Amino acid sequence: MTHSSRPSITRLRKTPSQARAEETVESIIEAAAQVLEAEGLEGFNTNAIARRAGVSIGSLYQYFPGKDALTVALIQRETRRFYDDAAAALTQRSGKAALEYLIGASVRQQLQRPMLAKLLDVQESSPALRGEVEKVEFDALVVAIVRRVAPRFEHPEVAAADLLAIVQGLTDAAGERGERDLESLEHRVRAAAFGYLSRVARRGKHSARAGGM
Amino acid sequence: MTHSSRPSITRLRKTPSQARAEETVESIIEAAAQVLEAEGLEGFNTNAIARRAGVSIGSLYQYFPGKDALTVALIQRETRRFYDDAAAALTQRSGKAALEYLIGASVRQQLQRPMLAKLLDVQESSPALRGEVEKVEFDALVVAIVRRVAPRFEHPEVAAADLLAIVQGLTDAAGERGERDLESLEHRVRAAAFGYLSRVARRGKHSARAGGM
Amino acid sequence: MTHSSRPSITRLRKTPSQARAEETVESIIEAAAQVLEAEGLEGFNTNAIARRAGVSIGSLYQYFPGKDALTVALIQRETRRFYDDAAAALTQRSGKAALEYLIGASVRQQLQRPMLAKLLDVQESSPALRGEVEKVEFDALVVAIVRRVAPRFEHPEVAAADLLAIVQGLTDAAGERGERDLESLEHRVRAAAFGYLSRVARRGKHSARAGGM
Amino acid sequence: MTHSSRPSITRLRKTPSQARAEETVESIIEAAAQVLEAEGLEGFNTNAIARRAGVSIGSLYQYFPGKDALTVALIQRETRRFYDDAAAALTQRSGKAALEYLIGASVRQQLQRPMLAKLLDVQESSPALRGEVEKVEFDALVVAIVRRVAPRFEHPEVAAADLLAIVQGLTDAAGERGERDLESLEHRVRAAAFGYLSRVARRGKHSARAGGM
DNA sequence: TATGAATGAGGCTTCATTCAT
DNA sequence: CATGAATGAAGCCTCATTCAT
Repeated sequence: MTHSSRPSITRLRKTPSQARAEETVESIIEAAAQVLEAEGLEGFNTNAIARRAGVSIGSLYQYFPGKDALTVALIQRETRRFYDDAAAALTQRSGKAALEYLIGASVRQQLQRPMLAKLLDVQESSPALRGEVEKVEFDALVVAIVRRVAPRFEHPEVAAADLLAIVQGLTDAAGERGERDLESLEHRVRAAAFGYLSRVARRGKHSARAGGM
Repeated sequence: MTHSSRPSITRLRKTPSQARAEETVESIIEAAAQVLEAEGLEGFNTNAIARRAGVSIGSLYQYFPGKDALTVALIQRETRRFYDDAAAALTQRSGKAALEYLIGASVRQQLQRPMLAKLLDVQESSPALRGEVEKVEFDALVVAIVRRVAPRFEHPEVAAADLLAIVQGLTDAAGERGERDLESLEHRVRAAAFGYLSRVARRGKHSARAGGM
Repeated sequence: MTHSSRPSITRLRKTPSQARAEETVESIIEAAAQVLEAEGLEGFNTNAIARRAGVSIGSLYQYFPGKDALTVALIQRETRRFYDDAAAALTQRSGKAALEYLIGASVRQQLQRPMLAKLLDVQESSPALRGEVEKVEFDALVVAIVRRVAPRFEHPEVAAADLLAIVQGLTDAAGERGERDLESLEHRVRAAAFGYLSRVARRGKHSARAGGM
Repeated sequence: MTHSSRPSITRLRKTPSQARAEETVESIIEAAAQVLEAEGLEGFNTNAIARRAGVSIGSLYQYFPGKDALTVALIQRETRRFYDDAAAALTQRSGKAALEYLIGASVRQQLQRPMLAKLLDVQESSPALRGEVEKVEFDALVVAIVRRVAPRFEHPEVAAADLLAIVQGLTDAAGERGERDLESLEHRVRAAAFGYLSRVARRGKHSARAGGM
């Protein structure tokens, strides 16, 4: 289940063997996040990132073979943070509670880091980055949750993808508008998610579902 | 709530007073659309657009004060096309039918023009473009529909924004995955939209709604 | 017998359609030659070349897709100049006179433009440039001369390559030493060239020659 | 004619006083040779050399004050190897045999180590390296050989330089073409060398020679 | 007005070299 | 002494924009 070791844009150029190096790598990724947040995609360039990280541009390129690699590393970090939070969903008693937990994690994440969505979009439009980001684990999590809330869905991956899109669409837009009321937002996201699940089954062949819910 | 008439990046440099000029403007915008579709954001640059439009880069700058203006013009055109299609929703008998119509228009639009979403994202991240795009009319349409489907909502603008986010989130993700089955997609979007509306009311002060549905 | 139209590093990016453009291209190549002569390979960079040409770096890249293309263009120009001079060798009455003419051209060329040799070496060591330069015509010229001086050689291409190597080796080294006495140099080069031709035949299968000279 | 003892780029930073240090120096030079052979001039950089030598970049700079010094050291080593082989020429009975031996050594060297030629060219074009390489000994060898083959030459240094140029020009070109037939190549080089010597005398003041051969 | 040549700020990246550990 | 992380000058190239013709 390990990944193939094909040469990847993503890989670090050198594995940091000293503590200092690891800190540098971390500080660069963090700086990238901050630059993105503060300056937007317009200001997301390697010089600005190095400057904010307090390292030279040379150091940045010691660890990342290129800008894309850094972008991917940032996406990975954010995705992993989200995943690490969201994975606790599976410890919930019921499927419903699991999905609610996932939604809560999503909302928290989005309102803290509204930048991830934009990054992901850019990533998708850059041919070089396609397929570099590992979504597998994450998708699997959502599918697992779907299976618990709605065990008889024929295509849980479709429902999982839809749920993700609903949750992210709503939270992104809310973040965009500067909405800060977590409770209200979470309530509305739940409405959409559970509403989707309870209704998507009502039709025949096109439905994501095979049986009752 | 009308816009001030401050000098805007968006405005065309000259009002095309002759038919030929208007054609040129149109051809440039169309070329921009084609370049975006064919080359992605990577290839979306003024020289490429001028080349594809069959005009000189100089002419492009005769009609648009800058790249941002052209970008905005393209967004406006696409938004208007969508609006012109979606506006027919209001001619439907029932509110339900109106919302269904809107969803249908959204799905059609998205699967035909998957580029709009990306453009809108860039636009949001570019400070220069913020607020240049007229969404007012469009938002008003969705609010009007919401009022018809769920007349007693306290904050129909919130529900309208949410519905838009749900619909676009789902269709964008579907487009991204290359999904082509309109019927299935539409069914699932309806599930999410109507599910949202029917459930969002169930709570007190945080809800977007004041009364029953 | 035309060359395939595969995308080549060599091609100009745009065919200059205005007189000014053509001048610019010419001035850039000439500047490249001057920079190489004055600063050596160390100083042979695009910024220096643009500066000396009196154009912006942007203009350089309007016409040359990259540094390699410019390098190749320079090599082509120098090769062509040499060729245009050397081609008159074929108008000489005898084969001997033809070879002498070729040697004279070589010596003149080398002492005027000692840079070509260096460039050719760079070209050979840069994988990107391999095969971009057309030597065909030139090689054909030398082979034709060899056929006239020594009609019975079995492998005139080998002899041609050897003669070229001898002539260039001697003139390069002389240029390197700063030798300026054309007459003496030419005499010695003739000695080597004709000495080679008259002696190379003396052995069996390994010789470049089949019969008497 | 002796060299001044000005501080030289070339000198090692520290005289390796211990066996281990000497080994390190040797391994770095060997690594430089391998990198040059394997990656060409493009890949000939200090970090790559240190990596291949299995030492840190810091150590490399402990032993060499800079890249140029390392380059020169490599050239010296190769030159010395050649010299050690070629010096046996002087043990030959006749001058003819001596020159033949020299040619044989040249051909062997070139076909085994085609990289030296390229390095020498770079060295010549880099002002920093000019004059750093000791050729004296080597030149003296060739002059000595010339004196034995053609004792009455007025300017044996010129003839020596020419012979070197002929031999290297031919072998370099052959190496470039990938020629592997030593015997044939050697035959042709002899033809050029002896042809040169026998013919260069035939003129008056410009000749490299004063009397008969 | 149309053209397209020209501009140059600014982004990405490399690599020789230094220096703290 | 060895290490390798860090540095930054310098090179390559792009693309939004201007301006002479």
